[in-house]
Amino acid sequence: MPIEVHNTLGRRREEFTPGKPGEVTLYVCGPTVYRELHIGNFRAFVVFDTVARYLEYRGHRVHRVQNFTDIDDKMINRAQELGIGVPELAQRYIEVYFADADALRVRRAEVHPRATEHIPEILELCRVLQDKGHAYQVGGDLYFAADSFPGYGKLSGQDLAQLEAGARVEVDERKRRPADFALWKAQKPGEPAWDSPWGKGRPGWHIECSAMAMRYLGHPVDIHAGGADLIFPHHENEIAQSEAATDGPFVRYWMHNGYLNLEGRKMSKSLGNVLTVSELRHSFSPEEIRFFLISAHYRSPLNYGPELLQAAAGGLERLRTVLTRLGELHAQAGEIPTEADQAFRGRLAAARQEFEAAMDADFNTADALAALFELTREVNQRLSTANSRPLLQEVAALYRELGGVLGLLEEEQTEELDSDLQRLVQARERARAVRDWAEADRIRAQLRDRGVVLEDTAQGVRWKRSRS
RNA sequence: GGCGACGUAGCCAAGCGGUAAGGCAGAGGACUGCAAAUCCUUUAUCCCCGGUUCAAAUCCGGGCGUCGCCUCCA
Repeated sequence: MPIEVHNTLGRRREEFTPGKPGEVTLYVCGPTVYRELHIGNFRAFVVFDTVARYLEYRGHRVHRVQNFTDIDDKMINRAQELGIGVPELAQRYIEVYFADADALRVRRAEVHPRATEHIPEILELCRVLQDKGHAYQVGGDLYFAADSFPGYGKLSGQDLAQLEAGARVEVDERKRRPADFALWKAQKPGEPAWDSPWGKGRPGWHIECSAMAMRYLGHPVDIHAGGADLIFPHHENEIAQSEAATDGPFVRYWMHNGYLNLEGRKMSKSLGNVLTVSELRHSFSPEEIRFFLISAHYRSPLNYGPELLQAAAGGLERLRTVLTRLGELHAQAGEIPTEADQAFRGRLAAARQEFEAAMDADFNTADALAALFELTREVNQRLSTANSRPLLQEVAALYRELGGVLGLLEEEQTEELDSDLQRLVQARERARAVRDWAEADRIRAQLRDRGVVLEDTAQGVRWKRSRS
């Protein structure tokens, strides 16, 4: 079964084939590092991390590049606000980004290029565009002439004429047409700047992604991804400038994720309704956050709410519980394969198949999770110590493997109980052994008050942390 | 004004022409010393109105509603 991808360019689901068999180039538009990101931003990074993981699962080697925009108006303003240099600001928030991304199990890209470290590539691209008549200079600024690129608007479905008719852009006087955009911006007093043929200045926003994507991944890039808010104008402009410069296609598949909404409105820095990962981590684990973020299809809007995260956490808990149970069974099972094993083995293959079918269909993580839940019901229903260790191991390995594709269930939970808590558990066991239920219940309540929930199973007592 | 997305059970959410997955929460039952976990049972005129079709949540047309992009934005 082929993998199918919804390509924003054309708005159709298409069969995915890498330009070079077995190798996939993936460029994800990264953050502007002027402040801490919010979980809406991270939806994109988690989603495309999952995409990359699945492509790898499917046997592709994935070359991932994700940039940092470390120079633009917001960077300059914020640095001034904080009284620090732009490079310091960038460094600070790049570190914050990685801390959050690592926690959410977003794998690092092969390269995380920064705009300021690719000025030569950017200048070269600007020069080519100017030479080919796609750019014009006004003072120290260089603009891309949108109407010089016939395909302008093909990604977003915008029509140049309409764009201008309805433009409520505050028109930059120096631009010939409202849809034109800056490739290079002249330095204003006090701003960081680099030398260029047009005088001292800095790159425009759109050009950096084109320059860095092509620098590291060549062209066309297989997949170029980002949030839906980047479709226009950012990605439209990237296409225009890149294709005008190279006379060839820039990207084969464009992928865009839907927004994360807060109270029905898009979570965004400018609206001020944001929630950061570190804030959310006071109440939920990174794994629960990740589960939540992939619990809907990536192109659908997703609402945030504490109760929604709570529901997601409940679902994840179910998966974690079955893994614990598999471990307990494993400890007591025999080595010899049994008939019960054989009966179940077919189910494993089916679960894998369902999972793959879901992910093949434009990375339907919600459906993929459903496959794991269906497997879980059957495991809980049918697996026992009548199964052999090898089979139980196989089941656990499947959870780890498929969960791993989603960035979940990767690490063991190996937390140990404090020794005094352990003593309480043992004391309760002793009380239970002599059927002193009052004492046992008293201790259980005591543990509950200290955040530990007990479950008495056929395999012995099991404990877990309660959510406070 | 232009472009676009979405509307499925109390909540979340799959579904891409063949008769409604899955999760969370609730109710009942089984298991349990009691719980918890788990299992079983249980809940949908798929926003409305037309149309196409043997057959539509799925396609087409028209409404209504919500949200987004067109300015920095994942």
